[in-house]
Amino acid sequence: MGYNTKQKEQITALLRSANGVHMTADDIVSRLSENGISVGKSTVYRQLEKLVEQGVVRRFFVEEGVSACYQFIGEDGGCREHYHLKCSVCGKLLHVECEYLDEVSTHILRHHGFVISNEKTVLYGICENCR
Amino acid sequence: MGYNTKQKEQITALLRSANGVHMTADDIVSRLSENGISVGKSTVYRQLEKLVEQGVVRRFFVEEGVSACYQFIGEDGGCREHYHLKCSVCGKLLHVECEYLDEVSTHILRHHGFVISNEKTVLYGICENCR
DNA sequence: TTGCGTGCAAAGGTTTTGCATGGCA
DNA sequence: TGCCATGCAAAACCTTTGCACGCAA
Repeated sequence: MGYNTKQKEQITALLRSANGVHMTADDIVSRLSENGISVGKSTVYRQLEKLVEQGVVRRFFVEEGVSACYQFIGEDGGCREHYHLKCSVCGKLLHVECEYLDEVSTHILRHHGFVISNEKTVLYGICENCR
Repeated sequence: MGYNTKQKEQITALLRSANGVHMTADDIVSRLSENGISVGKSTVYRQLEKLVEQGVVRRFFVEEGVSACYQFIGEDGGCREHYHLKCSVCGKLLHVECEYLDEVSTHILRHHGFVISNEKTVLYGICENCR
């Protein structure tokens, strides 16, 4: 799985600690820099690429700028099996483990012939706190 | 609502005629060029921006390349009220008018306190034909 | 020591912007 | 005629890549 470097640890730690909120590659560079940790931007992109591949981090296009947003989703990989709700206001990601919603995928398959990918799908809207 | 120019009409007409399939800004320039219509790329971007604002066209980030994809969704605004399924293979967008799925929004509000935005949400997966 | 990871700078793309010109109303 | 739209080129951005050097194992 590659070497363990200071940079890799710091990037992962930052994303993990921001659990529930996304940030851009630039954000990561500045946040680490504020804490006195200097990391090259290409290193950040390269680590993010790996983390996304491993399913630890998820990449979003949240519209705002043009830049991609990255968000920690967990190291266990369970996120392929449930739906995600993302609040357009605060940016938080809610993981929904819900039997009723599991049936939705079945319904869409049976009635609309379409196989949902929970890995790629995000339901956007506004969360309880932001209303 | 601005002037009616030849370019604006051509861009809208092309997107409308490709209903169900998305294209990039570059695609639009080449497709029009093939038909002997020359339109500057910045004009295409500027018109797309307006069309997206008006809700006539939808902007997707389909991951693959880096460039955004644009797709005609209709001039009536009815698309704010139903779910959309987008096939990751062929790129087609399915508009789903379905009572069962309408209930899903209600369920998510009642049980998870979250208001779904059909305007922003897209369910990704694989359609019947592509399986 | 081996070879992956890092950082810098440059390259590669996409999208936006400034400005003079053209065309709709 | 008054103004918005267009086109071109340049600028602004984001992301990727090449290469020499550093560091983990």
